[in-house]
Amino acid sequence: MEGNDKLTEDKIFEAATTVFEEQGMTGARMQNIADRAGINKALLHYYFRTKDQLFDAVFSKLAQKMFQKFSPIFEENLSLEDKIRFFIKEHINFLKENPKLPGFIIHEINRNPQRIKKMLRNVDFKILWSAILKHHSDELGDYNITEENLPQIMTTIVSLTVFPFAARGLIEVIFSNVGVDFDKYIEERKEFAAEFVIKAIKK
Amino acid sequence: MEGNDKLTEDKIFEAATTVFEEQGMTGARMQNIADRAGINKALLHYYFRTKDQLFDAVFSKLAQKMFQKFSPIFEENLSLEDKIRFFIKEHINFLKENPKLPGFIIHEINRNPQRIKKMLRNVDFKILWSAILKHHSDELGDYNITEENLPQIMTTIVSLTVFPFAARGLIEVIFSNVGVDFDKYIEERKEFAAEFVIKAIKK
DNA sequence: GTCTATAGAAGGATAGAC
DNA sequence: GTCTATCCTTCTATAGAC
Repeated sequence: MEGNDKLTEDKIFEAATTVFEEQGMTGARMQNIADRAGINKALLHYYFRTKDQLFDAVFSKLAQKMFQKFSPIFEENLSLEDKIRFFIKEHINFLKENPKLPGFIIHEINRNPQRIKKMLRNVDFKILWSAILKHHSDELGDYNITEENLPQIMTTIVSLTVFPFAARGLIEVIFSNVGVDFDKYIEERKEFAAEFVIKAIKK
Repeated sequence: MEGNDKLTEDKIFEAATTVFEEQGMTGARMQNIADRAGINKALLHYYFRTKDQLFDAVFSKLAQKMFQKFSPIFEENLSLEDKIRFFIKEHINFLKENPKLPGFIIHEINRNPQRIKKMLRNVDFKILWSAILKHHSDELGDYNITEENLPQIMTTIVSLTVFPFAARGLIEVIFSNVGVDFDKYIEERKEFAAEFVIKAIKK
């Protein structure tokens, strides 16, 4: 049964994604994943052999999903300002649908930096980064952006969107104390972060 | 032997801090902690009874250490701009000495949000936050800071300092590819982040 | 207070029936 | 392809000698 086959594997993969995102590799339990998928432990091993291989599959998929969301930076045909607005808005929308992703990726990379090193070994960021400068070369006169400070600016933009989700558990406790709703805060952040960055880099 | 007693407990606590920061609660092994402390497993239980209690002690200490570093925001007698410069610089210096702290706190809070909720139950952030506005009330005319957008601004500043350390494993891989040194980037970030924020909030 | 030895529980993995 | 039963390793925790 090819159809049912794919279905079971998908159910396992989905359940594993949920559990790994919440508990991390070391905190996840095969029994927990099996229960969530509505099957038994033995089937997990039938499809993925070991916990390690199951985790690898989930991690690779999620990391890839995350990296794909950065492609608009290098492609969309927009002015620099509109590109910043577009990227931040789309990235926050993506994170709203995958709120556990930042914490998961951060934790697993810290636990095993080699994994991501291997995944990115044949990506040339140098070419990608200089492509940004080239793409907007006619606008750069209006902004404080150079090859020198590009690392600062790039990490700054990503910080603004990712950190609130990574530290959500802490932020929500503080916000609830001052009467701020996290979802409303995130919605407002799309415009706030974009205009914040644009104002800061403008000459 | 009171003296030696304290020494052993401290050795255990230090070893546990290192291991928990690196592996998290679920990834840490009592054997590993014992080895690092240069004693045997049984002694861990003699001093801290269970892994859970040992972890609680370490987590509480680290979380407290982290929160204390935010106090300059509410105390230092500086102009708004100088306070931002001072806080970012001091906070980055602190994180340089505790680079694993952000990832650890983020992961453990996500895994168990209740723990931090309990720790902060008797802190009134509302009073602290309005104190900032009051303290700089004479300067606020020059900046786009209101009670409304304070949550955005506060989380933005913290994002800029904390995120690079949390995502260090990933950032370092990308940086090594484009020929940027992480330590140099962090050193430059003190000034970059401060001036970035100041420029963005100035009217 | 510190050690060795070991109990006891949990969790990953497999065998074998259907 | 899916299940039940079980093995075996790993890990937390304790007993008991010194």
